[in-house]
Amino acid sequence: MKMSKLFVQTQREFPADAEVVSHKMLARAGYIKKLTSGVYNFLPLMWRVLKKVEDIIRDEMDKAGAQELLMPFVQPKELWEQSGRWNAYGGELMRLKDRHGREMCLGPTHEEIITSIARDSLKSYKQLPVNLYQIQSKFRDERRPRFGLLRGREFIMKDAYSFASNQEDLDKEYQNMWQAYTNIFNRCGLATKAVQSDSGAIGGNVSHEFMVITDTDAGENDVFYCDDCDYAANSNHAISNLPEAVLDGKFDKAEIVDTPDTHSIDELSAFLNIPSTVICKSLVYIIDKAPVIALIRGDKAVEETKLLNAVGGVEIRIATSGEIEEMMKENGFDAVAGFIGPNGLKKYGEYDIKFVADKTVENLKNFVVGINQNDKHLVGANWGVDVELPEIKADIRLVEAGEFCPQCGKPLKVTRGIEVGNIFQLGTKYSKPMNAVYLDSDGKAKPYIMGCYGIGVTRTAAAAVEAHHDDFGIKWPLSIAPYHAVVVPVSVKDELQMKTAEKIYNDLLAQGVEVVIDDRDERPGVKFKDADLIGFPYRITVGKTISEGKVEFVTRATGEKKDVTSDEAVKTVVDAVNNIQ
RNA sequence: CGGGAUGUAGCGCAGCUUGGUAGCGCACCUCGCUUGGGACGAGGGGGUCGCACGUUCAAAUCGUGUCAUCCCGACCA
Repeated sequence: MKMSKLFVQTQREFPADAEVVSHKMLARAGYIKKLTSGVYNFLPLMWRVLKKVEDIIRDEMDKAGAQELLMPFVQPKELWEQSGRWNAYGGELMRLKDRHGREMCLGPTHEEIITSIARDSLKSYKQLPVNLYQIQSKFRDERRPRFGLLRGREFIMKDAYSFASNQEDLDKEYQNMWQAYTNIFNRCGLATKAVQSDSGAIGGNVSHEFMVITDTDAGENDVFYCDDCDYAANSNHAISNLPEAVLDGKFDKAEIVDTPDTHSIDELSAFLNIPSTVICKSLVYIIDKAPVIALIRGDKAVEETKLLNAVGGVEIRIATSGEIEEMMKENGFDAVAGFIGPNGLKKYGEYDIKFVADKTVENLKNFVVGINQNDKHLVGANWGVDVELPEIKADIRLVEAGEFCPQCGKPLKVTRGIEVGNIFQLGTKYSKPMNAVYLDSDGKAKPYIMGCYGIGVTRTAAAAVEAHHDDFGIKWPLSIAPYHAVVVPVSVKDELQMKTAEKIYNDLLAQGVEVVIDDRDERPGVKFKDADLIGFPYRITVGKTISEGKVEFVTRATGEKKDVTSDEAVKTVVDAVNNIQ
């Protein structure tokens, strides 16, 4: 490809609306162009990268025994009602109507469709197990798209679904996919960590996420992990053992005391001169419009996903101060956040108020708790005497670094990660409600035991930029670079330079290398800057040293430069390309 | 959804306070010159200033509304 014809427009500056490195780089280097919030054009360079990621995925999935197909992007409401997710999926599901008023949605994932395909075709246990996958655009109407390709609304995903007749086969396929994923990300030049995670709206029990570890803001997930054993978990799923703490408030009796202006746990703990660990904190949440009050030890924070799971909801948010005010009024109180407690709160609007107790409050004795009166707290409280312990008891606590590994007891560490893939054991979550069954050897109809396995193709490419770049641009791994190499004649008007460059270019082309020749009549600085920004893994510069029979060979990843003969340069690139796994 | 900000050429921005023929840099086209890390000179093309309504002789500029985009927050009680 001639650079003069390559469809790319590099920019002198980073776009003003980009925050993270991958977004800045890809936009400035002419890979992507935003169409609207969270929706991007993949320009020719980007498309080449994405196709390479896809091809690696296809290769490994096919090797692992999965079969590719392609399902529709637009899906009818009926299937989603069968699975129960039309109501359960929440605002991310992009709903629309066709001209007849029939309700449809844009596919955010394809469990419903694949299950309907399977139930029409997979009638016998003899046909199982099966793994089917596709690579396709998905649409999720994210509440706040950001970070360029890392959290877009429309994105490309590989989604695979397995069907088995027993748990053992599902376990095998789960391990099979685990290995395939490890291979895929390695081949894309990404080191990943498999971490336990919440299964969210997809559902199911066992699940792992493949995280690219990064210490930048681009990593949207907190990952807790242990150096001494293999424990690693997303913060939405992590558990830990706590260090010992004071759990007895040592108050002589239960009484209401004045605690003026103690709006925070710190203020309250300082005012009463007690550790925050003997305070029972009450947080008001709205889960699917219904009020839920979470009780947790004063020094700990609530993990919202865990709380959501504890009550079986879909969308969670903290209540506004206005809602708290209303709720207090309805129950005959007048208290603001900071003085809320479980006693006496019954209803809010049409809903009964639910209470959820974190495990950290169960063992508290003579503790401090709000009583829905401003500037007052109840001290010396005990469960069953002064305050009822809620029926729902669950671990809703956010783990913190320094707490102890649940497997081996050593301190946990925390880091940030970009989730590029995930694997779930779904079980019968979809097959049962959708009545997707096969006939087993005993002649009985049974629902499939399913698994699903996703990889964010666009996100994987962006994560590769996050992992491989410098101030000058992208340093693509050779396996997913849009082109392997660029040949740069310093002066296109110098006949010897141009002839040599063209020969190198043609030699590389002949040997299967994807190469660009920068034939533009530009000054060398411009060409070098563009080459670095775009991120060609290898650059062969043909300049003045050609009089000595040498060209300059630059490796983008390492910055290494050396003068070699044309033939040596060609051979180095060809060898490297042939060694791509 | 709550809070904040911004919409002027493909990109980055000025102009708005104080209303009067729409500007700068990059990019693009032509010519010259230059050729190892985003040169230089001369000439040129491209924007109904997000949209609507209003005020006014006159609106990028003032007012109202609306749409869009970005940031922060929504794990504080």
